[in-house]
Amino acid sequence: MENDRELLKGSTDSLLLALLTEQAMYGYQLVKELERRSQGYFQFREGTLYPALHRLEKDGLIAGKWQPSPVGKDRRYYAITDTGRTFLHARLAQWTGFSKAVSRVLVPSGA
Amino acid sequence: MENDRELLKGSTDSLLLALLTEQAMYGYQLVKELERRSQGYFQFREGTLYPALHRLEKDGLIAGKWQPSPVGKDRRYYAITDTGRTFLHARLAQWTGFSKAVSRVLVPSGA
DNA sequence: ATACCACATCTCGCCTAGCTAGGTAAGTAA
DNA sequence: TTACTTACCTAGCTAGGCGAGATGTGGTAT
Repeated sequence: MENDRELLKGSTDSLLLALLTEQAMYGYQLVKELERRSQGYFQFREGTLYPALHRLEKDGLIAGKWQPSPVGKDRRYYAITDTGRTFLHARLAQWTGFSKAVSRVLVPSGA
Repeated sequence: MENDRELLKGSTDSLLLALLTEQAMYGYQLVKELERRSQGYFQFREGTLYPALHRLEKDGLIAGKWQPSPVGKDRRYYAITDTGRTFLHARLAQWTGFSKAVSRVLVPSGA
């Protein structure tokens, strides 16, 4: 996750939506959870995360709601929508297809 | 390979370099070979391919050489350099790490 | 009070890189 | 001539990650 800037493009949405299928979360939480699940690999920057969330909300894939926090600033919790779930399923299939195609070229074991 | 525009970012170089480890090839040939190996998945556009090759050459990862063609316009054959091989190895490791991290989040089977 | 840190969100501007849509040009075939 | 395949090139558009900075709350330490 140092130089994967370009690799990450196209997967950000899927990663965020995947986490939100289980429960609504707020931005900061998503970053921490993403880091935990990927065993430290993903460490999203604010400049990546928030614009992405705004994009997803604008496109109707997630819905945000402000909630007070007991420990700091108000949080904006995002929940995935039905459209978001459909979108995610398509993306997962796309990711599978893509990574298989890459593997076929990079590791031509079946040659 | 319709909407994978963003997914492709970060993998283009690896795909091209991987093909060139076996033999020198020219642009048009790389496109066809990539399509064949990925079983039709990758169909690089000229606007993706040529700028990528020029980038790789400028960075010293590949070296180009004009050769006459028996059937059409002259071809520019590219060979991978030692720097290119080293770079590719690093990229392959990066790709493996990245795709595993994505899988861990998208398919949390070991949860 | 002042300083500092963790939490929490936002945005401007930069940069990379894929693609559209055009162009050039050689050879072959109808 | 027209048209298709091979073969290369590029300007301009666009998407999206990220650095850096701003804003604000609340707790703890000095």
